[in-house]
Parts: sequence; structure tokens; C-alpha cells
Amino acid sequence: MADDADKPARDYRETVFLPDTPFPMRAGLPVKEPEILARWAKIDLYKTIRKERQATGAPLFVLHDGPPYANGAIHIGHALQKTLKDFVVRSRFAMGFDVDYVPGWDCHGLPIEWKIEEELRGQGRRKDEVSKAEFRERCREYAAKWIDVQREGFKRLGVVGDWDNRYATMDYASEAAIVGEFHKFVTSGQLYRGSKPVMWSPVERTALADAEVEYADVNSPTIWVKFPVVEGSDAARGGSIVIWTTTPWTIPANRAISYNNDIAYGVYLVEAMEEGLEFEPWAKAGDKLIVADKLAQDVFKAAKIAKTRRIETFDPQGVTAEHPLAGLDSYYQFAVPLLDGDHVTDDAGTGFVHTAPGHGADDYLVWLAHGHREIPETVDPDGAYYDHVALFAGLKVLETEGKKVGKFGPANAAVQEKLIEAGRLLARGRVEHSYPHSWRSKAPVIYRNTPQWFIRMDTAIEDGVHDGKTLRETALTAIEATTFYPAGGKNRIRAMVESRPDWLISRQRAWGAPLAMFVDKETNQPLVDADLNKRIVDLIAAEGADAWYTRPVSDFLGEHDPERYEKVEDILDVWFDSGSTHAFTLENREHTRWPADLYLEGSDQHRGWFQSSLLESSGTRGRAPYDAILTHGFTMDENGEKMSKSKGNTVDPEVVIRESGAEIIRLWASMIDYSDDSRIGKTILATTTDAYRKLRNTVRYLLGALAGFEESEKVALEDMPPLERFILHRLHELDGQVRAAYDAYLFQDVSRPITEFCQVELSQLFFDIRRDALYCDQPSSLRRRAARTVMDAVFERLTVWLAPLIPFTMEEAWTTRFPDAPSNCLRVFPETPSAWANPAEAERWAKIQAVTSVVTGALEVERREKRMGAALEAAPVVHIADAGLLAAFDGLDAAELFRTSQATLVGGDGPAGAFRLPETPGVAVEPVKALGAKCARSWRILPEVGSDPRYPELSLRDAEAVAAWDAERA
RNA sequence: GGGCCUGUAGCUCAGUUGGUUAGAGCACACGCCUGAUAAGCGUGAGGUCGGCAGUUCGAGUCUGCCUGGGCCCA
Repeated sequence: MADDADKPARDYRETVFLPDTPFPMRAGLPVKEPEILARWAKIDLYKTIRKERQATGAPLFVLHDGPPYANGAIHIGHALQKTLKDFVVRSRFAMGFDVDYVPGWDCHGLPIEWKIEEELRGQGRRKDEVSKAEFRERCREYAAKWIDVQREGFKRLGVVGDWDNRYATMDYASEAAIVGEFHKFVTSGQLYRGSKPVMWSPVERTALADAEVEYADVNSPTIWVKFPVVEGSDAARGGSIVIWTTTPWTIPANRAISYNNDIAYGVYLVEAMEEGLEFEPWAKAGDKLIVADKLAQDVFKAAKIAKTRRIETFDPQGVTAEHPLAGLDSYYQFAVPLLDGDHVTDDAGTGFVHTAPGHGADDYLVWLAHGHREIPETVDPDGAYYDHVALFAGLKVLETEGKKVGKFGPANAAVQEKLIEAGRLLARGRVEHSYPHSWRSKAPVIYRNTPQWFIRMDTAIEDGVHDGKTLRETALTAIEATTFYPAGGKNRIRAMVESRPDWLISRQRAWGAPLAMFVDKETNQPLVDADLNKRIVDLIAAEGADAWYTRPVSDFLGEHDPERYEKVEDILDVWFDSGSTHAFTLENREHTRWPADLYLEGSDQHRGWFQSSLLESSGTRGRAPYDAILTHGFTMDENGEKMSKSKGNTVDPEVVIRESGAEIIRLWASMIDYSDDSRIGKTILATTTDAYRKLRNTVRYLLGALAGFEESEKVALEDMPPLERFILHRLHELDGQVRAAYDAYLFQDVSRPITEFCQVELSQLFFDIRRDALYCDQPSSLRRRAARTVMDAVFERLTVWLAPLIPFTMEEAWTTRFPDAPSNCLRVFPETPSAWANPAEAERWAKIQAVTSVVTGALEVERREKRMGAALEAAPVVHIADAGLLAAFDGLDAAELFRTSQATLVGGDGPAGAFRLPETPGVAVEPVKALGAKCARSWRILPEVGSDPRYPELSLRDAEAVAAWDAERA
């Protein structure tokens, strides 16, 4: 700038074809996404695609939505699941299908009832002051509110589907359909009334589903109780069988003692008690106690017994004992048999299990297994002993009112006092153990015997559909016919169906679809009448399930005698509702099909919706309502630990959307192995954002490089340089991978290979090498045109391959380039010519990159030594001993590939001092500095610069390009 | 306690029928470029493949046990 101020150099920048695009580097997704959503809403995207596909007779694909519960804001698990579903929907659309996806909600059930009861309490009203009709109406409004909230949340994620016609289990039509499905079970004789101990929450006065129960540690009393032997060997008589329990309150309900034939028992004579005790022990020398040998010492220790002698082996077979309270009241004077049961172990306790058939699942089963049918009823719905229970009438097992709600009541202590009084308590203590609680009220629950309705798993169904097979057999056959993603799901659900008990479908609650039927008071059998059922279903379809509760029975019964029949007021298990969704979503709707192609849910649904749908459909239709099942794992925090509000490690999708965009959640979902549990948190989201930037910048560069690209500019495959052919080869390869991956729902196998392609082949190789041609070649240059032809092909495919995963960004890219084109979401994967496959070119570029890495290694040394900066300052001399490596460069400009100004390739080993890399033997590089002048336009250093008198500061290629540029503007 | 699944660099993932110094992308450090610039290119560091034992000439890969984590159930 000092000496030639008189001759200012021309600024050639304006003649350089720099990338030109309005597509911003920074996405601004939180603002941009709602704009795109509005555009999709305006064209009614989902329906538009479907109409288009239906017009061309496209094959149908049905994804049936598993209904989330209409309660509460959406969480990251919802977000993952709906996103995965959207990947399926959008990718099947891109594969040319007509996709049916109707989102739905599960609306009935206890959690919503609880919320409403809470609201009522807040208003100072008790539940029984409110009519069933009003209560149900409030539940309905509550669910409707959350459906709206969740729907907006799901839509915000970019999920496409038939949101306008969503299903809900509380819709009148749904309730009618659910009751109709229920009637099918009634009609085909699959239903029966039984009595069973069920998990019962005295605090909520209701039976609980398994899913409504959670386990927590509690501190319980633990007692060892003596049952005097009445019938048995001489040694045993006069002795007592010892049981151990943590629920003293169940002693009045005791009817048996269980033992296990595999356990060795002995009769022990107490010879001495421990000395110096601060209390009078309940055992004394001379007592005869019967326990499992393995546990004997533990029992004696608890009872403060110092010394015993084993008199003989005890054989429990045929032994009968006396109830420990028999001496206090005749109510307890009955024989207590000993029953063999597998559930008995010698891990803890005494080796004998106190058996109260009304208060335990194992107790109930072993009691039935030994031919007993009578199940005693000892505890009422409030958890208090019935009046008929001697000694304890009215006492509460659990407190259900006042300040002590959820605490154990006086029953436990009272029973212990009476046992002491009867002289049957051997020892007692306290123990910390896991105990079931209501997941909602957090109060302990008990097993309580109640009349319930069941669907039989193991009775032959004679209805013309099942061929006399049982429901269990039908369901197991259906499982075999189903494809599972991942395959392990099949074992899991099979194991559950093989072992599950009869399906308990009745609940003593208010908010649900009713077991709308009448029972003959004399026979105790349901009234089966098609006309009656039709009247019920029609009224429910018209007025909702409320009709069952508000209308007089005569409206349903018609000719039948109302005196003879009892109306059932129970409601159906919510799993029956959701198990019926296929019936009212996939049948009697247009453009869909039963069964569904796919059900997609979290892996917990093997026991939940997958199974309820399987059983419901197997019972009514003889097969599963789906052809395939896909499961995903759960979402954990960054350390792989469960998220919880108390730990403060939750990720709120709304916050992520507000700060980063839904696209980041989607990209995250596309990169994880969803079949396993996946982690999410701050650093993972940051990593995802970086990956997003990479993809976005790749697309941005393509858009910039393709500015003004026209069809006429395209170059035929045979006229393309090897680099372009290589990129097309990779596109061909990716095309196959992407299709196969989407087909198998392996979204990871779409996003990962594409991300690596963008980084490795495009950014580091193709774009880097072709930058010079793109910027500096004149538009007519074959090299530049070929590059742009390939970039066009890349853009065309990237935007559609990634559209199912990051639809917002791909839509933005597509409309940036083609503002008047229809939505990117309407596109299908374009065919990729098989002629693009070119493995030879792939081999060549592997060799070229091996050599190039030696060159960059050599230049890196020069840089470190400050002898060189930019690669364009170099003109390396590359010695290649391997003929195959050298041949890879045939017909190519090595300098172009090395991104240097000049380069010389020489056969042979090269001089000793040259730079070499151990992993690429036979290649030696001398990092020679480029000689010549720096072209003011392309910045390459070439001897030829200055040889065109018109443009003395330019290389010949640039001189021609500028001449053409100038001529065009002259 | 039972069933199913799972544990490879800071993160997300590859690792074919067991076979040389375990890979990729991102992140990180350093350097280059300053005409993709809150970008691009290059170089580098980073792993006892959850642990232990076994089978084998050889194991991230096979077997057993243990351990962490998850879902479902008790």
C-alpha cells in the first residue's frame, strides 16, 4: 500500500461466485417452527398428503396410537414417543404410503377421579354429597381440558396426524363401543363373577389395579404365633406350629397354615430360656415348637430361647392345628389344616406360612388349590372388621379419616394383645420391609376379599371364532403371528400371557365405562339378550355412559322383570377401555384398516396396552389387532438414572422447545438407540444442537452453492469428473441404507450415516475440493456444472431423507430454494439410478485420501514450524512407490485434491528426509513452497500468474472467468 | 426375590462367523484460514471395551459368577 498507490489493484471479490442464500446460519427454531406449523395447518398437511396418496391408489399403512392418559402436561417420555411415531408416519409417507394415524386419549380411571375428589375437598364438599352424574361430568371436563393441552404440546413437536378427528375413550361413541365389546364377552360366556382378594385401598374405598400400586418401605410389627397341633404324631401333639407374619390383623382371617414339602421340619423341645431378661418371655422350658430346621435357631433367638432339643422330624402331611384364638371365642373354634404350597420358602420366617385366603394372593390360590371354596370376609370396605368378627368387630386396620389417614389402625395391636391373652404369642418385633401402597394416595393398601368380574383365560370359547380354544391359547397364537421390534418383546409378552391370571375387569368406581349388564338374582348369571344389549349400546351412544346411571332400569330391561335382575354398577378396568381402542378407531372409519400395521409404545406396555389390546381382540376377534409391535425404552437423566421432580433432574420438553426448538428433541430422538433406555440432559442436548448445526450448515452451503442453478446446467453422468461420480456413488449407497433403515424403523441408521456423510464426504472432501471451482470457474465450466449437478442431487435427497426426522428444517430449506413448490412433506424418496453405483470410484477415493493425509501431515509440520500457513502456499512433491496408489491419481489434478496451489506426483520411494506416515507406507512428501505469484482472485500461487496481459494479477483460468464476467456486463 | 433388557472414549453410536497397535461423528486442546465466519480445514489428546474367573494359540466378541442401571412383576 506504500509504493503503488497510483495503480490500485482491482477488487475481484465481486467476480467470485460466493455462496448466496437467505437461509440463515442460525436457525432461530423457537420462532421459525411455529411459522412452519402455521403453514402446514393452512394447507391441512396431513389430509392433503392422504388425499394425494389415496388419489393414486397408494398402499395403506396404519399406525394405531396408544392413548396417553388425559391428565397433566406432557413430559419428555411423551415427547420421545410421539416423535418416534411421527418418524414412522412421515417416513411411511415418504416411502409412498397412505398413512392412517389417529391420535387418541385414555380418559377414564382413578387418577382423574382423585383429582376431582381433591377439587371437591378444596370446595369443602364430600364426594358422597355429589351426584354420580355431576361427578362424572366434572371428570369429563377435566379430561377434556388435558386433551387440549396435550394435543397442542404434541402438535408443537411437529407430529402430523388426524388431530381434528382424534379419539378419546370418553367420547359417547367410544363408550358405546367399549360396552359393545364388553357385551361380546358376556355373550360368549367368557365372563364370570368370582370372589377374590384384591388390592384394596381403605382410604380410597376402592380396589386398585396392579398399575395403581407402588411399593415403599414401612416399619411393621412382626409376630411369631403358636398354632397348637390337634391331630398329628404323638410328639407333635402338645406342640405348636410356629408361623411368622408382619400383618397381625390378618390372624382373625386365618384358615390354614402352608408348608412346603421340600422343606425339612422338626419338633423342638425347649430346655432353657435366656437368663437375665428384662421381661417375662412367652416361651418356657417344656414347650414343644415346630419349625423348619433351617430357620429354627433364628426363631429361638427371637423368642429368647437359650437351649432346645430336636425330638423328631415333623411330617406336616395330614396335620391339623387349632386357631390361636380358639380359646378366647367359639368363633375361632375350627380346624386349621396344613396345606402344601410352592410359595412357601425357608429364606425367612419359620418355614410355615399363615394363610388367610381373603387377604393374600398366594393364600387365596393355595386355599383354592386344596379344594376350598369359601373365602371368609373379615374386613369391610373401610378396612374395619365386620361385626361378625369376634373380639375385633369394628376395629380399623388402617385409619381412613382424621389426621392419621393412611396410618395403621388399632387392629394390629388388638390382635397382639388377644394373642398374648390366649398365650399363643411366641415373640414379636418390628421390621422394615417393602409394602404395597396406593400410588395416588400413598396410603398402604391391603388385600381384601371382594366379589369381582373376571374374563376367563382357560375355558374353551365356543363361539364359532375360537374353534374351542381358550383365550390364553388364542392370545399365545396371536403373539407368535406378530412381528416384534426389537425381537425380544415377543418373549416378554409371551411369558406374561402364559402366566397371567384371569382378567379382573370390574372396579368399584364412578368414572368409567360400565359393566352394563343385569344379573339374574337367582342364578347369579348375567342376562344375555341381544336386544337388551342393543338398547344399552344405543342409549350410551346417544347420551354417553351416564345413561347407565341416570336412566331407569326399565329403559334397558324392556320386557324383562326388574325384580328378578340386579343392575351391575361397577365400571370397567381402564385397560379394558384402552384394549378396545382398536374397535372404535380402526373399524367403521374410512381409509383405515383392521388390524393395524403397527402399535408403538414404551416397553412397559407389554403388560399394559399391548396385552389388553391382545386379550380384548383375541377374545372378540380371535387374533391381535396389530401385525407388529415396536417398543422403546424409558428416558433417563444424564447419568442414566430415573427422572423425578424431587431429584430435579427432569427435562421439560416445553423448555427445550422454547430454548432450542422441537427439532432438537426430534434430532435427539433420531440419534439414540430407542430400543434401550436413553439419556437426556443439558450436555446431551448441547451435543445434539451441535449435530444440528452441522446438518444445517451443510444444507446451507448447498443452498448457497446452488444459487441460480438451472436444469440446462446439468451434466450427464458420463461427463462427470471422478469426484462427482464418487459422491453419486455414496448417494446411491445411502439411498439403500436409508430406505432399509426406515423400513425397519431404525432411525439411528438414517441420522448417523447421513451426519457422517455430511461431515466426511461432503464438508471435508467434496465441498473443500470444489470450493475453488465453485467460486472461481466460469459458469460454463464443465467442472463447476458437474459439481452443481451433484449438489442438486444431494440437496434433493438430503431434504427428503431427513424430512421425517427434522421436518421443520428440511421444509425451510426446500421452500428457501423453491418458494413456490408444494410442501417438502409431500415428497417421496426419489429413485436413485443404479448407474450411480461405482465401487471402483470408492476404492480410488480411499487411496486418494490415504495419500492426502500424508500431504496434510507434511504441511502440518511446516505450519508448526511457522514456515507455511495456508495450504495454498504449498506445492508438495509426492513420491509414491505403490503403483496402485499412484494410479488412483490418473487423469486427476493432484493439487486440486490436496487443496494446494501446485503439486507434483513422482513414482518411487522419495528422498530420506521426506515426510512419511507409518499407516501409509510407500508415500513420501516433500513440502515444497509454491513458486510464482498469488492470483488475486483464486489466491492460488502459480507461475502462470501474469501471463495474461489483460489481467496480470490473475491465473489463466481466472483471467478467462473474469473476461467472461466482464463481457457479460459490458 | 422372579422375568426381560442393558453397561465400548466427555456425548451419541460402529465393531461382521473370536484374529494385528479397539473405530466414527460430535465435544475438547492446539494450529491454519478469514471469500460457508457464532462458519470452514487440519493435527492431537482421550478407552483396564462395568468387574472377576474360565474356554482358546488368541476374547470387546463365547461361558460362568459378581456388580451398576432400567422396565415389568412379587
